[in-house]
Amino acid sequence: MRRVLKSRGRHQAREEARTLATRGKRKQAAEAPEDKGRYHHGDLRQALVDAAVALIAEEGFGALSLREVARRAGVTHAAPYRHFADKEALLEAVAHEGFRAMAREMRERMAPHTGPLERLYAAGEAYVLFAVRHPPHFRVMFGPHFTRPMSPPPEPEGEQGAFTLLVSSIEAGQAAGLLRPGESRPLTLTAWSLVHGLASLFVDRQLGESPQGAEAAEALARVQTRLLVEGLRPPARG
Amino acid sequence: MRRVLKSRGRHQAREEARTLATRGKRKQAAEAPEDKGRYHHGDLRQALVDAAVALIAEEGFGALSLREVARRAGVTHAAPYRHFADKEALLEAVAHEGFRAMAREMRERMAPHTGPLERLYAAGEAYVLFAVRHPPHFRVMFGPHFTRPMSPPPEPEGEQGAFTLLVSSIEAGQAAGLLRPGESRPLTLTAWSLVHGLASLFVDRQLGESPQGAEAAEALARVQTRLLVEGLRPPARG
DNA sequence: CCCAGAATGTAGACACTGTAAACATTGCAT
DNA sequence: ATGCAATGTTTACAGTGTCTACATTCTGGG
Repeated sequence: MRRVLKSRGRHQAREEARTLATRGKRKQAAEAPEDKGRYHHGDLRQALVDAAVALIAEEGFGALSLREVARRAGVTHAAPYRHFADKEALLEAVAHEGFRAMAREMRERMAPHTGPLERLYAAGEAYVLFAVRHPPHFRVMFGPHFTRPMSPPPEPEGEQGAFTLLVSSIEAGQAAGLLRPGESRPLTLTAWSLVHGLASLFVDRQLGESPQGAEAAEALARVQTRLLVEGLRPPARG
Repeated sequence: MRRVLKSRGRHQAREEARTLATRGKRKQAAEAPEDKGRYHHGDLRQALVDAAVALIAEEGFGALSLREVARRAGVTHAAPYRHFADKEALLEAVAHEGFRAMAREMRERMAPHTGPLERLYAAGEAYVLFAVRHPPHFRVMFGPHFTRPMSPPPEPEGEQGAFTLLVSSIEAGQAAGLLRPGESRPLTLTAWSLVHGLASLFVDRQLGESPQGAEAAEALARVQTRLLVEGLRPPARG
């Protein structure tokens, strides 16, 4: 009977907002209102992902440590290793969540539209807006933090990923004769580069002079996607 | 007389290639062929920058530690603090070196051309090529590793920086009637986003299918800058 | 219902990191 | 020559990623 009554004051940092992905539809696990110090967390895995995102958002990337993440989730420093092999594995989970959420937001913004060009506008704007609204996810998704190659994000049930959405938008535009014909890949790469570059510049605060709010970003994204599509039109000049 | 003869075997890791920036024109400091264990390094500051870049290139960003950098430069782990207040300050030096080098490479590639469009092509291609050829610098320049805002890169002697080069190229094109008129900033942002996005996608290995070599990158950059300029032409359709 | 094993969380340890303070060595200007 | 400023070294400390051994809880088959 070594060390009986000890450390009774843990588990106070539970309860986090379900920010992204899997919105609301966690199994059954969480949140009986009394957080009485139960040994098992319920859904520690997701709690760690959420804590990591929050930590990056609040303190920046340099402050991201597994131990602090564990602290915020209300568990000891070794507990994360029951769910992630690695610090990098945790980041991979964040990235996957980001990829799923980005594709979802793109689909949602595209859904109301039927015209190929309007759908392409929507896709591009959603791409940029996702980055602006979720910088930690975007940074993890595309940042330099992975040594081993990241496993591909799981796309559940035939839902199209972000890149696939762009490609099919472009090809639809070509099929309708609204974009210049030929190989779709160069055009896709142009579109992808444009929105990715704009998003990156926003997230990395390189747009010092320009206003920084999300609504300003939306306006800029709108202008830029219009300019882009203008450039991808069939060269009907005479 | 505490600890007299000790640690005679340091200073074996001297001599590094002068990779970027300040090419060759270091004061007088370095490289008397005998590296006999002199106490003072000669140009430790630059050696640390070089070592950091090499380390990132070889082992990835996660492996970057001040202590390993110091080890590679052949000094003890505290020596860097005589030259940099911080780990972040060292990274800032890397970024500055990168900004200077990128602007230089852009200027060099633009120099042979006089036509505004050709100069714009050259600027864009050089931007992408810099990223492909110097991924560590590019990552540090635009990565998420700075908590405090980075001090602006020093632009010696009226030399134009990378962004300034882009802006003036665009405005020259407008003045010549080769690009659509009006506010130059949206067009500049389009161009910048395009090349920055392409560069980022390359550096972060998101272009899995496409070939990865530097020559492939050059070809892609060429195609994309042509497409871009095509899109920025005056809308003379009719 | 019970209880054995599987899941999950904890405690402790180790090597490594960033950073600071005190000290040692060297170069330079007077 | 000498004293000071610049530069490099030692030592120390808290925080980190990860491993191993241990404790607690959950779950399903008798």
